[in-house]
Amino acid sequence: MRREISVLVPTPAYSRLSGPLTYETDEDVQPGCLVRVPLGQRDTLGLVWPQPAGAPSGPSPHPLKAIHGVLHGIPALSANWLKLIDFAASYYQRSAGEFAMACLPPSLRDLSPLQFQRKLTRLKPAAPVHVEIADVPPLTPEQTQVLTQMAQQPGPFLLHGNTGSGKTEVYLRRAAQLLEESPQAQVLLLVPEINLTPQLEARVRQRFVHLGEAAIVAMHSGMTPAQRLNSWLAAHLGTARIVLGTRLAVLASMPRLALIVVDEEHDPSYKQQEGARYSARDLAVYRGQLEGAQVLLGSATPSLESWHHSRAAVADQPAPRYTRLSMPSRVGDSALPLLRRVDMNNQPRKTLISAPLLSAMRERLGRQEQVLVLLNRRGYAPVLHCAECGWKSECPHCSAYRVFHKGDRTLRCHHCSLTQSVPRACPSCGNQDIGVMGHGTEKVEELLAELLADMKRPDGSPLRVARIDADSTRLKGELVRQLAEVHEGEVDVLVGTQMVAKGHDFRRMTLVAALNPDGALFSADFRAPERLFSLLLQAAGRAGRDAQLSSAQACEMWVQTFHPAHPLFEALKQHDFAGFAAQQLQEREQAGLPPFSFQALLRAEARTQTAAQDFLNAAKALGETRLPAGGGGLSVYPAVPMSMQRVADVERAQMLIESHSRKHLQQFLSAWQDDLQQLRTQHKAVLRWAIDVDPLAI
DNA sequence: AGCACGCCGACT
DNA sequence: GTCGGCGTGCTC
Repeated sequence: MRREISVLVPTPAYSRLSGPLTYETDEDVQPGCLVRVPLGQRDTLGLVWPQPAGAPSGPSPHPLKAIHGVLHGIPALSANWLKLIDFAASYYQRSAGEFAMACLPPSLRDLSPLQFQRKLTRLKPAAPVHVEIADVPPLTPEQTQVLTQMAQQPGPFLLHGNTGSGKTEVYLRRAAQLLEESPQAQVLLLVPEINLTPQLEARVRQRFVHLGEAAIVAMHSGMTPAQRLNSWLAAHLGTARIVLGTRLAVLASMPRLALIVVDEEHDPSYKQQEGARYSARDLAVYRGQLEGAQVLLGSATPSLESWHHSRAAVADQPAPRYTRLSMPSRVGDSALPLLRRVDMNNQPRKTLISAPLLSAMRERLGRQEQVLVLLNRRGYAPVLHCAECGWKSECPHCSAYRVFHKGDRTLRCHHCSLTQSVPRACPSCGNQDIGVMGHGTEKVEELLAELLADMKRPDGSPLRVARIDADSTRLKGELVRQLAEVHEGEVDVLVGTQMVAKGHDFRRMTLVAALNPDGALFSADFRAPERLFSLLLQAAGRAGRDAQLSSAQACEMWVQTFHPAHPLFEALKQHDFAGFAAQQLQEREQAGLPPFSFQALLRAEARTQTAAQDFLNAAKALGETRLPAGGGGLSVYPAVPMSMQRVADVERAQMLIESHSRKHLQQFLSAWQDDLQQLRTQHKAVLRWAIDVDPLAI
C-alpha cells in the first residue's frame, strides 16, 4: 500500500527547506526509522519524522519520490529522542533535519542498507563477567548524605563539591545503584574534554568491569568514524550500559536512560561553538525530565546559572529548579591551599615573576616539591614591535597581533594560523633592532630556567622546567606523554596555559602561581570574573591532593595582581564560592544580565564591516515591527563589530537580543527567522549568519 | 550544504 | 576546440 511519510534530511535551515520532506513508500516505516531517500541528484540518509498533526491528506502540489530503502535491523529511534531533537532544534533555531543528522554518527550517512546490515552482524555482544570489584573506597559522611538525598528526591541536582571532595565517587556510586536496580538501565556520563581525563575512563572501566568490556563506550569527536558508529549503535541497542562522552554524547540514542551526570558543569566547552550552538548541560536537564532520568550536575565552581537555579526556596518566588547538594570537605581532610597575593604595585615595573614568588618557589623546589605556573598566553611575546617607527606585528588578515614564537622563530596569528618567519629587521623602516612586548608561556619557561639554573635535584642534575600549552601538545599523544612526565616527577616546574588547570591532579605539586590574572577583573565580558574564579580555584585544587604532605608543607596558591584587595581574591582566599556567587549574582540582577535575563545573538560575516552591520540593522528594523507596543520586555540592540572584528579577512558583526522572558525571546526568534530568510536575497554580500541562543561570550 | 547548470579564460 | 573557474538555483 502506498503511503506518504515525512522525512528529515540534512538540510540547513537557511536552505529554504527547513521542514521535513514528504516521500512515498510501500513499506511499513514508523517515525524514528532510518531510510535512504533521493534528494535532488543525491542519495542521502533520512530520518522518518512523525506526520504533522492534522496533515493535509490532499494531493501534494508536486509528484512525490519514493524512498530508496530502509535501514533495517535496529529499533526505530524512540519518540522521546525525536522529541529531544525537535525541542533542541527549535530552541537553538536550527532545522530539525540539520540537528538530527548532526547528532547521528557521521559514517551512518554513507552506509547503504546492505552495508548497514553487514555492519550490524559484526557487533560485539555484551558479556557480563563474574569478577570482584577491587578498591572501592569507603564513603565519607557527606557522600553518604548526598547519595541518600539522590535516592529520595527526583532532582535535577546540583552537586557543589570542592576539588578533592570526592564528586566522582558519588557519580560512580549513584550509577552503580541505578544500573543494579534495573538490568537494562543506562547511564550517561558527560565530561568537558575526554582527552584530559583518560584516568576517569580507566576508573569507570575498573569499577564496572563486571558489566563486560562492551558495556562501557566512549563518545567524543576524537574517535574514528567507525568507532563512533560502534559506540552509537551500542548505546542505541542498549548493549552499552555506560556512555562516557563529551557534549555530543548528550544527543546519543539511549532508550533506557536512567542517569545523566554532567561533570564540571560550569565548563564552557559544554556549549557548542559552531553549527547548532547547543548547551549540552542544558539539554541534559531537559532530556532528564523528558525521559525520566535523574540528572546530576557537578562542579566545585558551578555556573552562576546553575547556582541560581538551585537557590534556597523563598516564599512567593517560583520554586528553584535544581536541588542543591553540598560536599564542602576534602577527602582525607587535606587542607585547602592558602592564597598568597603579591601586590604588583610594590614590585619593579614590568616584573614577570616577583621576588617573593620566586623565593617561595625555590623553597618548595628545594624540598623536591613541584610548582605549577599559569599564564594564559602562549608563545614568547604577544607582540613584536619597532621602537623606531612604531611598527607592530599586526596580522594582515585579522584584527589581532601575530605572536612571536621564539622556539621556531616565527610570527604566528592565533586566529587565522598565518605563520611567517620572524623578520630580521623592521619590515616598515628597516631598523635592525626590533623588540618584544609582553610575555607568553615560552618566555616564562625561558626565564624560570635562568632563575633556577643554580638549583639541583637530589641526583645532581639540573631542575627541569617544562611547558604545556596548545603549541607543545600539537602532536597527537603529546599531552598525555607530557602529563605523564609531570606525574612521574621528571618535571619540577610546569609552565602552562589554563589547559593544565583542568582535570589533572599532580600529587607532588604544592605551589600554584597565576602570574597575571588581572585581565579578567575588569573585562567587558560579564562572565570573565566567574571564569577566573573557577580557573583559580580549580588550579588551586590541582595542588596538594597528596594527603601525606605534612601541614608544614601546606599548599599555596600564589596570585600576582595590581588589585590585591579585589573582592574576587578575598572570596578566593576564603574558598568562599557561595560568597563570590552571591556578590556576582547581585551585580547581574542589578544590571539585568543572565540568569536574570535571557539573551541571543545574531551574528553576521561579510567581506566588509558595513555589509555585515547593514544586514543586522535591516534585520533589527524588520524584527522591531514584530514586537508588541512597548517592546514586550524584549530589546534588540544595535549591531556592533565583534570583539574579534576581523578573522581571515572576514568582517564580523553581531547584535544582542535580550528579554526577561525566555518564552518571549523564543517566540520572537522563531518568527524572526522568516525575516532573516527574506533578507538573504537583498544582502548577498553577507557570507553567513547565525543565531546563538544563550551565548557564552558577547 | 551538495550538486547541477551555465557562461567566460588558458591549455592539449 | 576542451577543461575548469565559481555565480545562481533547486532539492519532497
